[in-house]
Amino acid sequence: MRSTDLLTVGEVATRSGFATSALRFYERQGLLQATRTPGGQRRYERSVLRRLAFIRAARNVGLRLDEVAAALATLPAGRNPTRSDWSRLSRAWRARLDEQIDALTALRDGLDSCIGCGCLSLRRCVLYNADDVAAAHGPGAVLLPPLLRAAGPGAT
Amino acid sequence: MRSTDLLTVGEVATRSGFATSALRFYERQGLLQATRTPGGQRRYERSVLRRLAFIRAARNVGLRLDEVAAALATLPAGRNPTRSDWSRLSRAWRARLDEQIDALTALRDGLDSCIGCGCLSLRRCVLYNADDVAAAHGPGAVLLPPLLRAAGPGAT
DNA sequence: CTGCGACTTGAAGTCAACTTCAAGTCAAGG
DNA sequence: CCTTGACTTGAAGTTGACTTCAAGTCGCAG
Repeated sequence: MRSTDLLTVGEVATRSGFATSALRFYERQGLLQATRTPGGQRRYERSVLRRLAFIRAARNVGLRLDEVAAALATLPAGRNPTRSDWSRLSRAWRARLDEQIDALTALRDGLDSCIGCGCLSLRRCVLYNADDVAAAHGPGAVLLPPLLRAAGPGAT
Repeated sequence: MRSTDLLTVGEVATRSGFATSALRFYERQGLLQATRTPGGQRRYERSVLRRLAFIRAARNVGLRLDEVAAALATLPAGRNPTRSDWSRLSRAWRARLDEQIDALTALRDGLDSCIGCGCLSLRRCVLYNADDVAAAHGPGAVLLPPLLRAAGPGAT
């Protein structure tokens, strides 16, 4: 363990579960910042770990990186975010998750009623028309997260 | 309306809600077949509409195209698939949907307990460690569909 | 037979979120 | 000082599911 309280990319990668390439990528996308050593290497403050936890959680909920960036941009400048700052940001996710769960549940229930008949009717089948559930929230609404991401400390 | 019972790409596109470019793409991927006119234009049998309904439903459930192709490959050759053929194929989706719903529900419940504290602890937060839910089914398991797809007849 | 919309092709482009690569530089324990 | 592993960069590659493009051909109502 090194003496300062600044972390190297490798350390941040290990502790956050993100690959170093992802950390560099996030930096280019404006989600992270790092100071540099005289030799040009990145040094991160400990607070990036919380920030990365937020990013992963947001990704798990299905936000795209640009949405995460937008959310992070609303954090107060100058001071480190407080618990209530993070809480405020994540509060909106509840509704998003509820929507996603509702959509999937409707899909499953529709499937239950379809399984017996194998109909897959173009006009009536709930499976086919799953977008009816989605359409409720307007065009462009992201309804389902791509994939629950792995990683986190110890999970390589 | 044309006289034969074969459909043009445009007609299939309109009736299925897939773009003609998607239909061509599916054909290249081996998901669809079409006969040709002497002039080289595609003509589809009506049964492709059901096949396309299956494809859309499968995509809604979160299957990738190669999985869909694999499923379609198990249909009996020579005859048109029956209702029970389709039913057999879609039966497995139930478990997949249940998993997805369980994962999302765990995520939401974790969120509920996190919102008050804004903790986002790297080691303890359920939001952060959502992969614990996912990990239950082994590496590579696809847990959440990308996005409920729009379209279907009448929906542009 | 003409006009024009629908059709054909392969190649290349798009998007998201990263990863991989090559070729070299830095940091620090011994 | 030396070695070695960690770090640096921009560019290009990856995956999945398509879409877009350019340039030309087909089919059919009138």
